[in-house]
Amino acid sequence: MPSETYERIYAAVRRIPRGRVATYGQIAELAGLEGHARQVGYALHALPERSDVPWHRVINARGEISLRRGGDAHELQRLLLQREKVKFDRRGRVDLGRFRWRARRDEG
DNA sequence: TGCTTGACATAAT
DNA sequence: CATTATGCCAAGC
Repeated sequence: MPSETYERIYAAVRRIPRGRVATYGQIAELAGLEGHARQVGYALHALPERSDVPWHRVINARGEISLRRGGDAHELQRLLLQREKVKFDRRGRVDLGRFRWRARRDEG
C-alpha cells in the first residue's frame, strides 16, 4: 500500500472527467499538495498500467505529454486521449484552453 | 545519511 | 509561444 500522499493524488486523478485533461498542478491542488506538482508526476510514475487511475488525462502545464522517449507510455497516453475525443496539435499538444478541466470543490 | 535525479510549475527573457 | 533558470518534495543509489 502506497503512502497516503499517493492515495490522495490517485483520488484526484480519478476525479478527472472523460474528454478532459488536467495538469499536474491541478491534481496537486486537488490532492492538497498545492505547489508539489512534481510529486503528482512521481506518483503516476509509480502507478501500474493495470491501475484504474486515468493517468492518461494528466499532462503538464504546457498541454504536452512529458513522458520521455524510449518508452511507449507517451504514445499510449496520446491514443487514450484521442479515444476521449481530445484533439492534439501538430506539435502533439492539447489545447488547454478547451480541454482543460476546471476542478470543482463541491463535486464528489 | 547525503547527493543526484525526476511523468512539473512559475517567473524572466 | 519557446527557452532558460530556480524551487519544491520524494525516490534511488
